[in-house]
Amino acid sequence: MRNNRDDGPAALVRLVATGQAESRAELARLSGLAASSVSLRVEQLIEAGLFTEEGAGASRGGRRPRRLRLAPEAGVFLVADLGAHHARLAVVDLAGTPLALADLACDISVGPERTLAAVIGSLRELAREHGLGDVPARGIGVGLPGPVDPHTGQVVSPSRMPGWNDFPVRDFVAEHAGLPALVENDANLMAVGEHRHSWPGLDNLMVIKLGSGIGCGVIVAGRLHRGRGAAGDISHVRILAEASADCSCGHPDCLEAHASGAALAAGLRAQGIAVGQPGQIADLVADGVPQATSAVRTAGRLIGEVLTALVNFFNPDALVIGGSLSGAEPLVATIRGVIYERCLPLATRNLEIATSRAGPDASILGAGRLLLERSADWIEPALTR
Amino acid sequence: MRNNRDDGPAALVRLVATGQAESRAELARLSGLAASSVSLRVEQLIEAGLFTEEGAGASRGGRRPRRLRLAPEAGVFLVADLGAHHARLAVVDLAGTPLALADLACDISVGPERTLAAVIGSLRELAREHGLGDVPARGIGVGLPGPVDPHTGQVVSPSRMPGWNDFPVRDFVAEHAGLPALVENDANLMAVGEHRHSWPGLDNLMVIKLGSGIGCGVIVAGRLHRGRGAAGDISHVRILAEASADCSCGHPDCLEAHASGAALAAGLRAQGIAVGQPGQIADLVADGVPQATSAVRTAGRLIGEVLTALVNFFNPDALVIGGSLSGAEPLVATIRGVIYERCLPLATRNLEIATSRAGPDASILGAGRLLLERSADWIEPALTR
DNA sequence: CGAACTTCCTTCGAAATCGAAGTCGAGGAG
DNA sequence: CTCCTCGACTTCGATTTCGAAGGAAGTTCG
Repeated sequence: MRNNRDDGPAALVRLVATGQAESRAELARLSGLAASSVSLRVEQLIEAGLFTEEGAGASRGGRRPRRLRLAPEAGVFLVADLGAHHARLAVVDLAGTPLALADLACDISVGPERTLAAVIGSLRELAREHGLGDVPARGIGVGLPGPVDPHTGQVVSPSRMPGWNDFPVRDFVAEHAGLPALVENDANLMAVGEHRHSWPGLDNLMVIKLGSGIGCGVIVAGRLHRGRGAAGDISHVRILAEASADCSCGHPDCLEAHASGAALAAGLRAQGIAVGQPGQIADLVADGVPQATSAVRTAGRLIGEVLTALVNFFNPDALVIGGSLSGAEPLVATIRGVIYERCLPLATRNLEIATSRAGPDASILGAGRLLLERSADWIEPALTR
Repeated sequence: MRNNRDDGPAALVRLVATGQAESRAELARLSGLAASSVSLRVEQLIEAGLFTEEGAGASRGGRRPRRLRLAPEAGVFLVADLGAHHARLAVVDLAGTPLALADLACDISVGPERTLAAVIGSLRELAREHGLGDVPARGIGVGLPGPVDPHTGQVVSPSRMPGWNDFPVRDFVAEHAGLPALVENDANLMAVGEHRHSWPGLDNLMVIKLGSGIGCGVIVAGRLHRGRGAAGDISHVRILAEASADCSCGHPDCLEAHASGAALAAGLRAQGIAVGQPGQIADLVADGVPQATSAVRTAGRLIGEVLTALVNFFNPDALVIGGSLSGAEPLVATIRGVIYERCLPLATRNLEIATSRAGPDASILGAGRLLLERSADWIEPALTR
């Protein structure tokens, strides 16, 4: 009952890191603590090297506040977003702002040990290259293109990650990096990134990731909804399609088999159109290739039809569409049209349907934020008591 | 950030009311407060007349605990669960246990003022009849068969409640009863009732109410999910049916138009079978009327297909089927079969699919519990400070 | 320019909370 | 029966947190 209270010192760090508070007074207002208590704690946090006092902020009609900021040497997080053939690496500060970014070619199918060891090594090197070798790393976050059990930190039944089933990714990473580790599904990280970065006021959010697969992350009451680890699957729903196609899950006519980037690319290739990465489909659409536009419209209709049921059920404040295919405007337009047409007016009257605002590194931001939200573990011991 | 802390005195009342704690020691363990603080607060609560000390509990190897219970005169809640032609009334204690139950015939279509005034009057009378007139009523809860905006307490766009649209039910009830009022959709109340009463350990729950309509309440992370007030709608999803049928929402072939109790009853009547209330369908099935069984199987298939998408997406710990039609075993069996067949193994591996365990008064229990969870407002002022 | 607010932050006594030590009352072993 | 241990409470000083009051540093307006 007391377990997830939200007032320790870590709450103050979070408020400053997220930019919600810049002064003691704002901290007091947002945290609910007395102003005097805030002053005491800020004092400790400055002594511990987590905060610095830096000039004065803008007056709001009275004395100017003394501006608080995160000390640059307070620490960094190491973050990696793994795809099937590619990893996006970043060193971010405690606020989640990327200080260094890199791409790493890596085939996830060589198995977890080699992949993760390479990722961890590259992350540490990346930090060194950017002069961050001396700043303490406070945690490491890894996004994976498959379901992750939230309790064990294991990958479970991933369809695109041979050799990873039941591998204890979190424990492996924590041990090899020597840091608190966070392992999460990539769409979930993206959802957190979008929410905290672009829609912080909203409580309920659906974020769809349209890439080679179709992923979805869900924010409920401001928090990531994981279910038992499989929540957010929208790609293995049966749809009614003209032709039949089998899906990797063993059932026929899943959404994924017809509307995912991989499926679209395969369909275009069958028509003699060269497509490399599924992300290229958006380029083809922008270039006005009619087959691509048509394919994308069909996919949009299928995706939209699946989403109508989910929007009625979940009644989110916003539906965000991201991933490499979200650049294909007709796709988004079709999805939007189907939802507004078919859903209950009550469910759509205040529904915002938008494309990603946090950009391609939304997952990186999300991982940073989740690591920050788990930071009480190392912040509290750092204080001189 | 401090707004929803869970330690005031009300938390102790809640722990005792829900039966989680029976002694000061248990309160200390569960609340996270120091034992000495618990003792102080319990003292105050006894003085305020909310707790009584009653004998001793069982020893756990040392001194026996002094058993704490809710004082009977601590208060009651008045609760009503309204249907289209019928209201179920109850006076419950703070723990949600019904002390008096009654049924009231009332046609909801005469409009909100008359209906609610009659309900409030009957509730007060019910309390008097059972000698509870002197016990203070601490709140009133009303369940309605339509969507309720959680912020305003208004009914919004109800399809079966003519004259109720945008009526400020919560304010009206609060004023006319002179009590804190809670107004909530009936399926949502049922979900809370099932969760707290029968599945308290589970975090994520879907509760389907199969009556004349098809309702659904959702518990996420242990709390009722309302969305913007429309969450939980599963009945206006397009399905693929053999014959076409129009739904009240304006779209063709909604689930509700084919699989709701009202739709089934109409279909059976068209076959010359007399059906009164939709609840009778379960009796017909039990009596072995083949048309009823067949209709119910078809409905189960349709409902199950809609639920597969939602189960994959939401990944609940349990799916509970209640409402008057849940007594029709073939219906439940068909739903269960479709879900296990079609859903991802990951989503069903630990999924429990069960019929209601809290029984027909689940909504009553849910209302009581929600009122208890909002009880801080009147408990804290009641203490002598 | 100066008086009257505003807002930010600190000071300091009051109140709440904690936690270590003690008391109370039970069960169990010898 | 007696002693021992354990768990349930209480007591009481130490610590934390609060909140009212006040000083500091601005803005606004006559």
